[in-house]
Amino acid sequence: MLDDRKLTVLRAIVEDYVSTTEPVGSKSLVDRHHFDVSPATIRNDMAVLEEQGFIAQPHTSAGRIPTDKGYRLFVDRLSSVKPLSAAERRAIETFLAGAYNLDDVVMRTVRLLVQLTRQVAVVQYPSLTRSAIRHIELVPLTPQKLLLVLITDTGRVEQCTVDLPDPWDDASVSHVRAVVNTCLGGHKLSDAAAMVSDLAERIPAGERTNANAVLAVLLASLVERNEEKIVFGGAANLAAHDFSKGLREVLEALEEQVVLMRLLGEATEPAILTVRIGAENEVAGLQSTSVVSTWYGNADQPLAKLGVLGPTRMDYPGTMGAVGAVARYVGQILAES
Amino acid sequence: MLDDRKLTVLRAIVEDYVSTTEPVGSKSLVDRHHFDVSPATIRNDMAVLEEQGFIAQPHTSAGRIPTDKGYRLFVDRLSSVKPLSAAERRAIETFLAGAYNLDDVVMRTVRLLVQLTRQVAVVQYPSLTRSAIRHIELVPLTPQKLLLVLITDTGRVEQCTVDLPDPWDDASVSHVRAVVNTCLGGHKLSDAAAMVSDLAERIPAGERTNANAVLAVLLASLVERNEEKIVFGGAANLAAHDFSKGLREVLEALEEQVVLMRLLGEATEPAILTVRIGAENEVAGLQSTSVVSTWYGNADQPLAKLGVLGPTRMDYPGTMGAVGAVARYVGQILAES
DNA sequence: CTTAGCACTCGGGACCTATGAGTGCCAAGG
DNA sequence: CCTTGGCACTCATAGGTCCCGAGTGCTAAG
Repeated sequence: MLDDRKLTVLRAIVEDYVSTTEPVGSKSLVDRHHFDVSPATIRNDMAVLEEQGFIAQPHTSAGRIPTDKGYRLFVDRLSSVKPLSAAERRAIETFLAGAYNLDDVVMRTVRLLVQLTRQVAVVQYPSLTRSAIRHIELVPLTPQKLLLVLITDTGRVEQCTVDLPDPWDDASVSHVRAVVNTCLGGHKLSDAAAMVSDLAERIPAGERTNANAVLAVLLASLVERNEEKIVFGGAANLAAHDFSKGLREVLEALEEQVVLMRLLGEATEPAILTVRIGAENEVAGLQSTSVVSTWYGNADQPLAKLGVLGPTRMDYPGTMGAVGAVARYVGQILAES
Repeated sequence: MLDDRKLTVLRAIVEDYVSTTEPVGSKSLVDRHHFDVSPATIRNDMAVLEEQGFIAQPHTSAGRIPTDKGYRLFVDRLSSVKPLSAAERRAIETFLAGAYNLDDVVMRTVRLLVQLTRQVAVVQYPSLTRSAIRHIELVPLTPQKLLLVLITDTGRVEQCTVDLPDPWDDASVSHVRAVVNTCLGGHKLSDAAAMVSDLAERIPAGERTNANAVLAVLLASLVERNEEKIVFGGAANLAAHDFSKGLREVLEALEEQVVLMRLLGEATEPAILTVRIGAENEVAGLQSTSVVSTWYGNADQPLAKLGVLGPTRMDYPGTMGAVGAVARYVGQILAES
């Protein structure tokens, strides 16, 4: 029902609309792409495409613009991810290699994506629960208060102050620190919570109240509270496009951590690019935007997600290329440290 | 040359314009504020105010709007900081008290300012150089690579990975860690750099290459690189106002760390609110905005700055009240931990 | 199925006008 | 000298009209 030419027409409409921002008509279509048929023929095709819901006209006497469904077909069947140029790949590599800690890696990743796509970039920190404990440090602040610092193998460093039920001397702290590190070190944080109960036996009764109770609670709450660490950048790029819903709504959505998380979407297969187009996006207020996201991390161990948000009228092949490439390089960089 | 009534007129113009966003004319002025003179008299006053550059008319047959100079006079002489309501103060206190680490305090502070002022909030992390070292942790990653974690008395935790010239065993690491902490602990970071040279003598020759060289370099670079940690929030509030220069420019400026730093301005006396109005702002692209900023921290020891950015047409008394109050409470919270 | 021809639609720009808020100025009054 | 009512003037804005042209759908012929 959709022959080859109709698909080609749809592709042409999407490409033209994305680059010009203006509804595209049958005439300009045959001009720019060398179709060897007349505008009238194209019009017939367009009528069919419209009937099927792939394109629409803003008003009667205007050209056509793609619908969400049209973009969907375009992404699924009519386009291929555009690989980055060699120069761009080199730029990514060197820029990321300059990072000296995780915060810096994440920040640079955001910048990279913003630069490459000229849109809004969203990057999630490596999941805590999926990470393994590299080291736990306890720093006494006062006799009844200490600072817990958690360091994971993915480079995340999280901190939390703890109020102790009983006063504690330095020796006890050192002892508990040693026990905690030998027992929990190297284990995934998701397993650690369960192991805390075993830990109690290895700690003398005098220290148990503090150590056991407090640490168990703290590890859990620290992990839960920080699981969803996520940042974005490139908001200025939103101002360039005009959103029907007003960009205030979009900006508000972006400033909500929870919304950002949902934006990157539920689990999909790692190493696959996910594209959400317009209304496919469940987040209210972002239904005139599209999101291209993917996992990053080693092939065997996905760490977290990153993505790009822009108007539905975006350069999908280019954006997908950039997101894919950046995710790959970030994975490499983190694997090395 | 500016008698009392003229000043009152200016104040009324500022207040009306801020609340209505529309040029204010002589008639509406006498209506809303009960002047006991006629519009004509006010017109005369306005002519004088305009001649002196405190107000201007967008076009011939429109009312007047304040100029930067007009706002300046208003802030300096015609208004007083509006104290927050008891409810607001309580809200601030409880919201900030819920924070469990420095990142959380800063994040909540941003949110608070955004909520209270409905504008853009900018908060700087406590200065590293001004802070004292509470603990330094060295975590071996590989024999030739380790993670340096720096914890300050202001609650900042900074990390950095280090490549070592020679391989290192755990014992050496522990030893150096102990030495470093006893020597540097409690000292200001600004002094620490200088003390690193003395440190060398206490470390056996075998470990010196690694310890001395690497630590010295690292402390310095870590401090320098992270000195300017600063975040902002509330960009969505910019969309509500319309900036002559387009808000794209403003958003772009906000995403630059360097610009954010300059925004909070050079050193002024602690505990004093600084107000920069329109063109007083040196940052290009932000000359149609005003910034209200101040130091936070204990009275004796300023930690860093925070502030609010909005259109020149902002509620100065209210904004100043909010900024001042939040700064005070943040200082308290940080002093307690 | 393709194509040329043709009538039709309708958004947007150009142009005009009416409206009215707001002004500056002046002359008279306190 | 300050204040005030009166008055002519200005000009941005909103609404109305007109026209143009890009783009369409339909039809009939190739």
